[in-house]
Amino acid sequence: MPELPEVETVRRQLHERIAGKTIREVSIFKTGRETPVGSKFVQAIVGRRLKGVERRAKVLVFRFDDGGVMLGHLKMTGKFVFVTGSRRVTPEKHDRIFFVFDSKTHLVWSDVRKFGYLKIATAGETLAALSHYGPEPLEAKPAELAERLKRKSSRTIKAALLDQTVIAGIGNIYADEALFRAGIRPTRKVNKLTDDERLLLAKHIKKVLAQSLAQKGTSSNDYIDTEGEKGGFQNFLRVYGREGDPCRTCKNSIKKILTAQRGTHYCVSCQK
DNA sequence: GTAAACCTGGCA
DNA sequence: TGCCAGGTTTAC
Repeated sequence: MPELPEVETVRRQLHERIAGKTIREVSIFKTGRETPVGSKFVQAIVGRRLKGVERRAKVLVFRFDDGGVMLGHLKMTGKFVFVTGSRRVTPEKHDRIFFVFDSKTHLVWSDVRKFGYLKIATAGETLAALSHYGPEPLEAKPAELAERLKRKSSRTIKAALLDQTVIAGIGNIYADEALFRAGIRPTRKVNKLTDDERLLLAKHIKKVLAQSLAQKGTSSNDYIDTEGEKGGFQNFLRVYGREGDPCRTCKNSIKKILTAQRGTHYCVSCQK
């Protein structure tokens, strides 16, 4: 599911509804590979009050009043969804964990592919987990982002964009979309780009992420937010998921290739 | 660098 | 039946 706009949308909604609340009850139905199992996890978080939910890159950081932290990553299909109305008693097929805060706030963690994780982390583990990421693209200046990209000189620009240590939070959708908007082919080597091109790309990275966040993310596959709602940015995609469709600028057919081991969409005539 | 691994479901 | 999927890590 998640790249920066989707994770940030989820973060905002989680923070809005659970900051200041105490976890009263936790039920674990199934666990992913990295999800802590059983009574230990339950004991670790029941009774603790959440101070708030933060985000670094695509990682959700749940901070407790007592200074403790739970880290969460949605990976491909992880979802947090609030259950409204009557409390869900029987887990649905891919539900993993229920968190009960109060009579009106029941939160379900589900994950079809089980790549996602939730884990209690010490201060040291939290620091280690979050320290290697590149700058937050919505906060950094374009010049800084351009400079970061330049450091991966021998790689393709697509691979550099997907590298979370270069810039945090970009994934396959927004890498392709930013490259289209900047008119740059995904297969170009970083060191073959001009300074102007890297700067233009940096500006479009910020722009496309901000536009998507304003739409609460992209639901071209199965992403939904914590209210079970779809995002709206799939209506604004120019290349991602549009293989064979006409380019919105030049009408040529959008191509899909493999770059950096990822499906990569681009327009042959608009991207040089 | 590139491939494979984690896991399940959907679609051609 | 086989291939692909928004992510990331680990191994040749």
